[in-house]
Amino acid sequence: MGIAERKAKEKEELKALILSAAKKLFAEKGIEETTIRSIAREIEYSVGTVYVYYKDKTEILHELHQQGFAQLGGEMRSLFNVSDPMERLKAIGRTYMNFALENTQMYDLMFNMKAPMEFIKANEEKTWKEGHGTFDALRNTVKDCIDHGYFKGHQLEPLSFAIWSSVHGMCSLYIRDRVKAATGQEPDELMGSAYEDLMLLFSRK
Amino acid sequence: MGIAERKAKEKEELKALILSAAKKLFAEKGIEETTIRSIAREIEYSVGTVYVYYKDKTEILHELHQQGFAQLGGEMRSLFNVSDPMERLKAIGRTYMNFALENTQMYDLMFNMKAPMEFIKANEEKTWKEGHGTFDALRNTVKDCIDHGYFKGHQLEPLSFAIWSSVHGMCSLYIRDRVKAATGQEPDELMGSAYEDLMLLFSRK
DNA sequence: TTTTATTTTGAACGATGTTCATTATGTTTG
DNA sequence: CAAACATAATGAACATCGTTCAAAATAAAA
Repeated sequence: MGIAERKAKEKEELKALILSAAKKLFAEKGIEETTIRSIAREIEYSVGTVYVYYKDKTEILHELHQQGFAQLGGEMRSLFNVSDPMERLKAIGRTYMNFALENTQMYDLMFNMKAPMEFIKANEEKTWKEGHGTFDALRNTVKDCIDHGYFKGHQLEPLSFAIWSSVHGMCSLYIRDRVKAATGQEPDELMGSAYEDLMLLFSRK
Repeated sequence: MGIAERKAKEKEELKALILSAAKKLFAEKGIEETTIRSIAREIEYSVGTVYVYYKDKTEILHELHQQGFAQLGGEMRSLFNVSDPMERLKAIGRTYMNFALENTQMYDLMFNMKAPMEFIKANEEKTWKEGHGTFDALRNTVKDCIDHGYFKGHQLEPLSFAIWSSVHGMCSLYIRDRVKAATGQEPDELMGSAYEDLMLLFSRK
């Protein structure tokens, strides 16, 4: 079955080619501006071909969003060896925020856009594995912090969500262009100092 | 000049009619699904007429977004008489969150969508008056809290932004459908308990 | 009544996501 | 090698979107 094998490989290659073109384009021009036609033009195939390999645009966005989680997850895993739990929490937050600021379009897709969630619902995939996994990492670290005397009187689940929300909120406001307009401060500076203020709040015993 | 007067009034009325139709439709069906054609159909005028009164869709969205700020601002003003600053901060946060949960589409427009910000940029309105005003109310309250011994060691500006971010983050994740998927908890319950956890964190002297 | 000004209209344009009969290419078989 | 079959690629066509603008309808003025 050498031929069937090669064919299958070629199909996979073209699928990956489409995906990488989409990734490139939407990091460059943004998600909204990345059309199926522009992807087809980029890889020098016709529009129709894109639809042979992906059933619609949300499927492409969903796969990209998974790639994003793979990257973020990888960066997070490299922090698991930080033994002090509060230090680890801070490191996770920083990594998360840096990821958002350096990959604004991808972050937007992962945590703001509706397309990936719609794909999940439409395909009866009950759970959002990627997001779930990332949140687990945070919750475990928060648990460690509580066990080490931080966050007295707090409940694990709501607290973990609140912590995630606070960093996500900063990133989201930044990406959606509300920071400068509301505060009058320089966004990039404010993000750094606000993050430190947040961590100061979290790390009080 | 009775006629010119009446004409001007009629123009204003039609403008308002378009806006209210848009508001109704997008609270019902969502912003993305509210098209210029559907607005025209709702008020029983042609598409072209809409463009006589609004230069494009972002202008409509911008006006709606201003209405949203007027409403939120009004609800906030009624809390200015709460004398204890930490109580006021908590009340502001609750009001803000309730507004978001009860007017998801409007909140989305005000703090997530790009259209209103693009309109502001395109029209050389240097500042985002509405957002700026709302943030000022928060900052003043945070200032009062600091003066009363809360948030020791924190800086006003970054701290205020961090507080805003944390509540906005929760609302944003809720509206963009990430809460259940990531945490596994029931969103509506979690929002409440997470808010309390957040306030517990803020109110520690 | 005729002329002028204003308001409303909807066909038309370009761009989007998507579909599918047709064409082109590659593989197998007689 | 040629004919039959299978697979892959194509791009015109469709519906919908925001938007434009010459033409028609209506109102005001002369």
